[in-house]
Parts: sequence; C-alpha cells; structure tokens
Amino acid sequence: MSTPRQVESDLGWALGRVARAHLRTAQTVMGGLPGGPRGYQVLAAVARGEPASQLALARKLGVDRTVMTYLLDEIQAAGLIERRPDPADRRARRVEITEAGGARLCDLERRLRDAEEHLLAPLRPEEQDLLRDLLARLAAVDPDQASACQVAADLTEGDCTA
Amino acid sequence: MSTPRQVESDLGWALGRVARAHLRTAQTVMGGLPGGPRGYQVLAAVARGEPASQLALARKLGVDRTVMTYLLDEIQAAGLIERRPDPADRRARRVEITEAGGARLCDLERRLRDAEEHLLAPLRPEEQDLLRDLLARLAAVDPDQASACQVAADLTEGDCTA
DNA sequence: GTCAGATGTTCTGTCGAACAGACTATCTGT
DNA sequence: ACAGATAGTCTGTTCGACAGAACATCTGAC
Repeated sequence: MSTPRQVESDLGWALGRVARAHLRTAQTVMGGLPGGPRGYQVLAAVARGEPASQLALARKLGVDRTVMTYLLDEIQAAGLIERRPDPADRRARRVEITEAGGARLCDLERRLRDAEEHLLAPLRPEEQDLLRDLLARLAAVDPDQASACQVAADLTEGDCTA
Repeated sequence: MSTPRQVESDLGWALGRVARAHLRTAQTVMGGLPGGPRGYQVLAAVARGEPASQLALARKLGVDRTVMTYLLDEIQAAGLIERRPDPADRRARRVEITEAGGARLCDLERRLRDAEEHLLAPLRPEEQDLLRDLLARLAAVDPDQASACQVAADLTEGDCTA
C-alpha cells in the first residue's frame, strides 16, 4: 500500500493525544477551580487586565459568549473575580480579579509549571523550549486566515486505484 | 505580578488551539467520511490489518467500545469496511477494509497531507519535521504512566501572597 | 463434562457541554 | 429621536460520551 502510516506518526493523532494528556493534567491541577482549565485562562487573562469586558474575554479565549456568562458566574461565586459596571458603557461589565483570585492564580501557575515539566519529561530541556516555541508560533496565526487554507482540500482527484 | 504570561505563551492554550485547528482542517478534508477524522483513523488502522477485533481497535485509538460500535456501523454502511465473523472466536468480528475503503483511504491521505502542509506553513520545513517528531515522541508514552505524574500536582503550598 | 468467571459486541438511558435564538438594556450614528 | 448595532443573560435543543445491562461465547478449574 502507498502510505498506511502508523497511527503514532499521524500528526493529528499525536496532537490530539498530547493535547488531551495536557488537558487531563491541567484538570487535575485545577481540581477545585470552578471553570477548570478554562477558568484558569480566564483568571490569567483578567489578571493581565487586558480585555476587561466579557465579550472581549470570550473572543480572546475562543469560547461562546453564553458560556462565558456562567463561566464567570462560577468564578465569581468562588470569590476570585468581581463584575463591576463599566463607567464608560453601562451595558458592559468590567471583570476584575480579587486578591484571593490573584493568590489562587499564582499558586495554580506554579503547580501547572511543575505538571508540565513532568508531561514534557520525555524531551530534553532544549527540545521542550523548542516545542513550546513551535506551538506558540503556530497558535499565533489568525484562525480565520488558517481556515482559508481549507480550500486546499478540494484538489484534483489523484490516482487511487486500490 | 509573578508570571501573568500571555495566553499565547501558554502551552495548554497553544496545544489546544493547534489541535483544534488541525481537527477543523481534518473535518473539512474528511467531509463526507462517516466517522469524520476518527473514521479516517479507523480506516487507516484497519488497512494496516493490525488489531482486527473491534475492542482492540477501540483501545488502540482510545475510544469507548460502545462508540466503536456505531462508528463502525456508519463506516460499514458506506461500504468502506466489512465485519466478518472471526473463525477463531465467534464472539468477535474481524474488521476488514473493502476495495472502495482502500481507495478512499488513499485519497484522504493525499488530501490530508496537503492540508497539513498548509497548516504548518508558518514553520520552515525542517521545523515541521521537528515538530512532528517531538509530538510523536510525546504521544508515544503510555497514558497510564503519564497520568501517574499527576501526583506532582500535590506539591507544597508555596508563598503566593498577592 | 460442567460450571464460574472473563471477554466481545450491542443496546438503552442519562448526563453535561455547546450552540442558536430570543430578550432586555444600552450605545452609536444620522 | 429613531434605527441599528452591541453587551449580557436566559431558554431550549441537540449532540456526543459514558455507565450499565444484556446476550453470546470463550477460558480455566474441578
């Protein structure tokens, strides 16, 4: 046969598997955190103080706005963030991190770093940095632009006589 | 603050994002294929002729047994595989690829390779190979062994006074 | 041989996460 | 002042994953 590759050499399979392993690790680390790993990213984004509004937050993290509502509900119920009215736009709410939220975030960051070290243990240190760099560069591209490449799927019908 | 990293530099975020982008691309390529990307992996695994039984197939690909049942149902309905009774074990069914399935697989492999090229376009060719290699090595480790590393999550409570 | 337990496959029911759509309140431009 | 867009919330639906049971069959012990 032409290329019946091993599953192990399949990019999508490896990608999904590593991503799932990381997610599982993260879920363990984020045990009691309301939103799980996503709650962590919300917390981290809010700590940076960048987006402020719920919609901007949702767009940045790539979640639905209706999901962001009850995601923030839970995190707020845990006392890690606060929603206060935006003085400049009374429709919007400015999401701010509380002192407890900052402490929790710091702790989680430390735990996550440790857990990731174990996850990447099969790789040498310089390889770990390389992987992080490569993935970050790939993740940085605009998803809309990336999806435009899907037209490549409609190529010529090659010779596939089995 | 200690390390409020950019989301872009978060390993889990980059991993999930790239994995999702790949999944989206794969779903487009596997458009009409019954099981989507997973159906493709089933097809590829069957073409290799390794596992044969449904349960072995399910374990290899990491899906639930009950899911494998109707996953194979759909692929079989499309005429890409056949289930015949295992002569050595009448409980089990041997999953075999049909001629149409082989042709379909070959075509999908070609399309997927093209699509992945576009996905990895931001990276130089040698970096692409490197990424594939690093991910494959990480994905190769036993997930049970990997999850054992989760104990690292229960570390000392460091100083996180905000 | 026969019985208990394990295994392969399928079916049913349940649960949760994600999304579409409607709705209210508010902003912006004309 | 009005039309349309935007922020946030709520409701309903849908889909996929998993647990558990059911059935057939295999395997090992006795």
